[in-house]
Amino acid sequence: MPTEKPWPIEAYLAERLEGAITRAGLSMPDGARVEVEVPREPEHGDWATPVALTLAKTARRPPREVAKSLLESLEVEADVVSAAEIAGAGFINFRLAPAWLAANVRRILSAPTTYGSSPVGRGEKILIEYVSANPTGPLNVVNARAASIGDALIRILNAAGFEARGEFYANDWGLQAELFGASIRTRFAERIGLKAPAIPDEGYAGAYVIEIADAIPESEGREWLKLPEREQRLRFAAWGIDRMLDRQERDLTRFGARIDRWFRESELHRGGAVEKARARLVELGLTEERDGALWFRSTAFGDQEDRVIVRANGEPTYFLADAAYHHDKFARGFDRLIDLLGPDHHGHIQRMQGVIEALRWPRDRFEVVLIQWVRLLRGGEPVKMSKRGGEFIALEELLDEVGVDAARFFFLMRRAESPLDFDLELAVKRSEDNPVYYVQYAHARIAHVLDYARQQGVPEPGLDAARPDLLGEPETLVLLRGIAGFPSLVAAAAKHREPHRIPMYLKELAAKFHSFYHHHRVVGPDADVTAARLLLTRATGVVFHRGLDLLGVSAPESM
RNA sequence: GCGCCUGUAGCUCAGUUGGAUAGAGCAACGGAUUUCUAAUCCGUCGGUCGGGGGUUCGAUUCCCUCCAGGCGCGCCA
Repeated sequence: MPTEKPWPIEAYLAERLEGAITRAGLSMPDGARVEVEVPREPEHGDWATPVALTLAKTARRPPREVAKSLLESLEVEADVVSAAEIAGAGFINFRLAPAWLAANVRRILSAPTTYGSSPVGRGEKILIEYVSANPTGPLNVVNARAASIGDALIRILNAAGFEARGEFYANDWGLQAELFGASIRTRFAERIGLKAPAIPDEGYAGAYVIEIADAIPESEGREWLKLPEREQRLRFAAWGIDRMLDRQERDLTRFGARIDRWFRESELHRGGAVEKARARLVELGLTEERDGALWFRSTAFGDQEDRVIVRANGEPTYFLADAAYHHDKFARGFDRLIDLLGPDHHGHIQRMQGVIEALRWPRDRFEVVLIQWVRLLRGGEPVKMSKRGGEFIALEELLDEVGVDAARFFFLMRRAESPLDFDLELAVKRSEDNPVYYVQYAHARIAHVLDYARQQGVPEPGLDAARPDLLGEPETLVLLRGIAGFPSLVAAAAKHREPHRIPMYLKELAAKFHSFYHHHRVVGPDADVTAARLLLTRATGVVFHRGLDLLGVSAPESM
């Protein structure tokens, strides 16, 4: 029995279709490609192409007639494609041969750690900037969603042949940092019984600020209070920012989010990068002075209004530092930058695109994934979050309540741009309406079946035991096709920067496995059938493992 | 006022650069357990894709307009 079959299958089909197009004397419209995709409806075949509809335009013939010509010229092996037929408006539907599906099982099991990976990214170096919360407070639930999406994106991109890295940009400079410092100073002064200015209106009043102030060694803090006013704020701020960044790093590590580099805004100021960016923009003639401030003419790049880059008091703005930061990222050799931003930052996108173009970097290599808000529910009722006093559910509390797996899976289930309702009760519920457990249970069940087979003394089957003639029941074929679609799914999730496709797929695959399991006993009286089903079960387990890995969710052996 | 996101089944959401009769889970209802994990399976019910117009052989998808919700519009970040 042959162990190798054409792979990946969509590339094979596209190649054969191109051959048929040429032989039939047809030609594709400019810029059009031969699309081969998994149809939504299983009745529409395992793979399908609308290429005849595309060709019909230039051929000036009815799509179904074009499809007929294509089929007449199409050459495919019978043990790869068992059927190719015209359907609907002129679609060509392919049914994969059981021999190919069985070969795919062997392929999965012979390289279990790489199934689903592909080279489509061609080594493109991508930097994902994500979370990037202000180091003036604990990470919140939206940060947690960003952490899930960013980290999953890195994993998915790397699986698809990109070289993706994660970076966290900490705004440890500027007005917010000073306000934070002033707030800590007030709490410290209160603690040692001194009079101090009240916390500024725009300052930080959360309980964590008191904790930070309480940790300052008293003698050291007293020394700081002798410094000039601004020095005081900066000194207390530096202390607090270090504590907050430690805490954020601890939370993100616990959450499993990959941060390859923690980048501090202050590095850019101290190293002269911000000043350099200013000088460069001036040199390019893209700035003007107005009202004592220096403005970047971002309207020349499609922004709605010009933006201040140096304030009248001589201080550079956050925007100028961010411009320097993005310049630095490109200068470090990244081919593409992807920023994950919260919904309150969308006004920032246009000006960033503008300044990137102004600094002579390719504008289309800067992408933004906008992440919408999270609404926390408990048993269907919104969790009240009071802004006063800075009370909110921190990432740490979320993880204490629902755990890493449930949190990540829930954050990754929805498209980033969709506002998310996160039900804390549902996330820990051990029942069928909880998708995390549904998927994890499928993996645990597989592990259990394999374990059971070993206990029964069933010999470890060789790969040749994955015989197509023994894997022909409807539920079995559905499962075989399900695992066959995994590699193209990963590639598509990477291409569209859409991690949510993975949990969606895993939920469907879990349903397919559960159905197979229910209808067909894996360890049964027939040794050959048992061997074939064991291999399919193992291969399915590999796909669950790989898929959950891409989400950073654990694949338990038992539940 | 301007900009961005969202609007799909009772609820929560998918819908692959414009493709097939718009799908899934939950909820509701009815079934399945001498069985490798019932944290499971099988079935039924459920739709003016926010409204209207346009482009197209074809629109949930693209364009225009209106409506509703969220967010932003600072020499804060």
